[in-house]
Amino acid sequence: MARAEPAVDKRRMILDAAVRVFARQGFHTCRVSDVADEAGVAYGLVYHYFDSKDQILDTLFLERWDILLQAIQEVDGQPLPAREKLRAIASFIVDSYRHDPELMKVIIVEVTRAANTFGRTHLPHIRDAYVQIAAIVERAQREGEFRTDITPDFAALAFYGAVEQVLTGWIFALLPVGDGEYEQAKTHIVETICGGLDVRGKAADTGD
Amino acid sequence: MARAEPAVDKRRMILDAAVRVFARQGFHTCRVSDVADEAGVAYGLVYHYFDSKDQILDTLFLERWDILLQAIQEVDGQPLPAREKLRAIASFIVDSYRHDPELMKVIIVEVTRAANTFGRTHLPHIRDAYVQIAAIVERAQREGEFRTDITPDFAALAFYGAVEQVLTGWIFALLPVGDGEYEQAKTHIVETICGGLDVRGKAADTGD
Amino acid sequence: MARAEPAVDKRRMILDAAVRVFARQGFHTCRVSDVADEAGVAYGLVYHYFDSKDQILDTLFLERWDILLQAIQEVDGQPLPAREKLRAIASFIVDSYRHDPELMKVIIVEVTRAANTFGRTHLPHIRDAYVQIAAIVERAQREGEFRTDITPDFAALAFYGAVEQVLTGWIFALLPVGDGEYEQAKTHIVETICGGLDVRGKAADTGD
Amino acid sequence: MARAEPAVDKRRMILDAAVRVFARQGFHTCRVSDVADEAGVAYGLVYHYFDSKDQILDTLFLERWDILLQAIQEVDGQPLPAREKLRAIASFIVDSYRHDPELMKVIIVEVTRAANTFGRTHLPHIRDAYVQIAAIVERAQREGEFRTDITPDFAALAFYGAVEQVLTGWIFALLPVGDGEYEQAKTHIVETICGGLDVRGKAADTGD
DNA sequence: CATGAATGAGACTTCATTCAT
DNA sequence: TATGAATGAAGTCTCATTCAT
Repeated sequence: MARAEPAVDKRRMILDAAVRVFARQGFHTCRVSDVADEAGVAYGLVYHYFDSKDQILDTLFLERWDILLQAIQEVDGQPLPAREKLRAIASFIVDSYRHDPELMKVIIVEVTRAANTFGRTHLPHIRDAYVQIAAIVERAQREGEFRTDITPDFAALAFYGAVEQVLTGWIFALLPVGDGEYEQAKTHIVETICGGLDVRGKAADTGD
Repeated sequence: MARAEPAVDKRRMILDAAVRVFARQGFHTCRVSDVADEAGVAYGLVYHYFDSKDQILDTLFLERWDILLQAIQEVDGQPLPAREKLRAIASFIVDSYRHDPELMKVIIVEVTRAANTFGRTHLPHIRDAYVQIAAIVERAQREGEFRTDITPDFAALAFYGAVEQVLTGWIFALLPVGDGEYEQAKTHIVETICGGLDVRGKAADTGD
Repeated sequence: MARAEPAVDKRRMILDAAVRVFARQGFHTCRVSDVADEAGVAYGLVYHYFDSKDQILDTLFLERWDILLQAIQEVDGQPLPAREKLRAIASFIVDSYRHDPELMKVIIVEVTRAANTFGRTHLPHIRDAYVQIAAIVERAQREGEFRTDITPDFAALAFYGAVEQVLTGWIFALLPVGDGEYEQAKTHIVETICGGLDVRGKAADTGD
Repeated sequence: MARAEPAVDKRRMILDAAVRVFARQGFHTCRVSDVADEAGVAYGLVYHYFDSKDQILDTLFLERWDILLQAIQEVDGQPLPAREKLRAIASFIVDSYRHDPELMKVIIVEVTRAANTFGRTHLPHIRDAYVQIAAIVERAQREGEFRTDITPDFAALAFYGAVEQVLTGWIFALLPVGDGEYEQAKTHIVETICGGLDVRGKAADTGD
C-alpha cells in the first residue's frame, strides 16, 4: 500500500512562505532563516527540499510561468480573433495578479524584471512567451486582421511590456487597485495595443 | 568663482568607470574595488567622492533622468500633435540608448526595472515621467486627438512600458540591434500605441 | 545460543560500504548518507547500528588492528630469528594490503597517519604494535642477533615507518603496484632495516 | 622614495599565529577566527592576505618544504659519502623540528601525513624530496658504496619513512624529547638505514 | 587629494544526529 | 528493524565602509 500523503506538505509550506517573504522583503534582502521562520520549519529543512535559496525562486517562477505558457497555448488553439486572444492572455495575467498578487509580484519584480540576475537564467522561458504571442500576431497579419507594417516580434514586446507595466503600476501603487480597475485594465490594454490611442481607433460602440 | 578644473576629473572617471562595471557585472554583483580598478584610482578615493556604493548609482540615475524629464518638458512645450510629441519622447530615449547603451542599461536594469530596490527610492522621479506623459495624453484627449475611454495614466504606462520593453529587448539580445532597428523602433512604438495593431489603425500612407 | 543470522547482515553491509566510501572520498569528505547510499540502506539505519560516524571508523580500525596485533604476537611466539619475525610481520601487513587495499588505505590514511584526529584516540592501540615489535628487537639484542647501540623503541619506529611509507607509496601511486612488487617489498624492507644499505649489509647469497 | 617597511608585518603575524593554532587545535578543528584572534588582527584581514583558510596552510608548507628541498640539493652537491649525505639530511630535518616543533608538526601532521587531503595537492612537491634522495642512493650504488639489490626509490621511501616516523614519535610523545634524543636520533636513523640492525652492521668504532 | 590596509557584521550552506512512524 | 524527514549548530567567505598615513 502506498504511503499516505503527509498531513502537511512541508515543501509546499516552504514555497508558500517564500512567496510571502520574497514579496515583503525582496529576494536579496531576506534571509533563508526568514523563510524558514515564516514557514514554521527548521532552518535545515529548507535545504532538505531545495539546493539553494536561488532554487526556491526558480521553482516558484517555473511553476507559474509554465502555467502561463500553457494558458497562452490554449488560447492560441481556440478559433478566436487575435484581438480576443490577446484579451484572453491579458485577462489571464491580470487575474493571476488578482488571485495571488504576492506571487505575481515576486515573479515580475524578482525574475522577469530582474533580467540581469534571475531573468538571465530564465530568459529562454520568458522569451517563449514573447514567441507565442508573436505567433498570434503573425497569423493575424496573414489573415488580414492586423496591419503588417509592425513586426510580430515588436508587437509582442509592446503588448507584454504594457501588461507588465500595468502590473508594476499596481505593485508599486502607481495605479489604483480594485476589481473595477482589474477589469478596466484588461480592456484598456487591448484597446490601446490593438485599437491605438488615436480617436479613429475607438470603435463606435466600444466605450466602457 | 568656478573652482579650477583639475587636469583629470577623478570624480567623473569614477562615474564613467561605474557605468562600465555596473553594465558588465551588474550593480549587486560588482564590488566597489572593481569600480576603483576600472577607473584606475585607489580604493579609498571612491569614498572621498561618494558616500556609498548606492550613491554612485543614484548619481548616475539622477543625472540622466533629469535630462530625460527636461527633454519631455521641452517636447511638451512645443506646438505639436500628441502623436508627434510621443514620437519625440520615444526618439529621445532610443537615441539615448544608441548614444550610450551601457548607461541606459544601468538605468533601466538597475533602477527603473528594479523597483524593489533602487526604483523604490527613485519612484517619485520615475513617476514624474509618467505624469508628464499622462499630461500630454490628457491634453490630446481634451483637444480631440486621442480617444477618451482610456485613462491618461494608463496610456502613459502603456507607452512607457512599450518603450522600456523594447530597450530591454536590445539589452538582452531579444531584439536585433542596428541603426535601422533604432529608427524602425521609434516608428513602431508610436504606430502601435497611437495607431494600434488593427488594420484600420494603419494610415494609408504610413508604411515603414 | 547464537542469535540467528539474518538473511543479510545489514551491519556488515554498512561496514563494507563504509570502507569503499572512506577509501574513495576520505572520511572527512564523505557524508553519512554516502555510506548509507553505498550500502543500499536507509539513512537512519546507520544510526541504528552505530552511535556515530566516528564509531564506524573506530570499528573498522579496531577489527583490523586487533588481527594485526594477534598476528605479531603469534609471530613472536615462534622460534625464529628476529629477522624472520620482522619479515613475517612485514609480510602480513603487505598481504593485508594486497588482499584488501581499500581497507588498509582507510586504516593508514584515516587512522594511523591521522594521529591528530583518529590516531589520537587509538594511539594506545597503535603503540601496542610498536611495543611488540620493540620487544622482538630487544630480545634479539639480548641474544646477540641485533646490535645494541640502537634502542629497541627506535628500531621499532624505523621498521614500522618503512612499512607504512611503502604502503603509502602504493596508495598514492608513488610506487608501482603488482604481485612482484609486493613480494619484492617484503624482502626490501627487511634487507634495508636489518641488513642496511651499505654494501657490507648485503649477504653474499641474498640477491633478489 | 620607496615606502618604508611597515613596523609590523601583519601577513607574517597571521602566518605565525596560524602555526601555533594549527599545531594546537589541528587545521580542521580550528576556525579562521581563532587564527585572527591569535594574531591579534581583525577577522577580515586574514582574507585580505589569503584567499582561503587552505591557502594559509599551503603557504606555510611551501615556504618550509622549499627550504628542505634546497637543503637536500646543497647536501647532494657536496663531495661526501652517501651515508654522510643522508646523515646531513636527517640532521637538517631533525634540527628543523628542534628549532620550530610547531611548524614541523603542522607540516607533517596536516600535510605530508595527510596525503588524502592536503598532501594530495602537494604530492608532487613531497615526491620531489623522495626523488632527490633516491638520486643520492642511486649514485652511491653506482660508486659501490651502497648495495644494488634495493631499488633507490624504495630506499628513499624507507629512509624518509624512518625520519618522519621518528618526528611523529616526538610529536605524539611516543618517544622522549630532548637535545640528547635529537642527536641520538640522527645517528640512529643513519645507522639503521645504512648499517642495518644486524650485528654485522655495527662498525667496530661506531658506538654512540 | 590620495592610498590601501584594516575592520567586522552578516549570510549561505553543510551535515551529523535525532525521532516519529 | 527500518525509514527518511526534521533539526540547528557551526564555520567559511564576502565586501561595504573606515581610517591612519
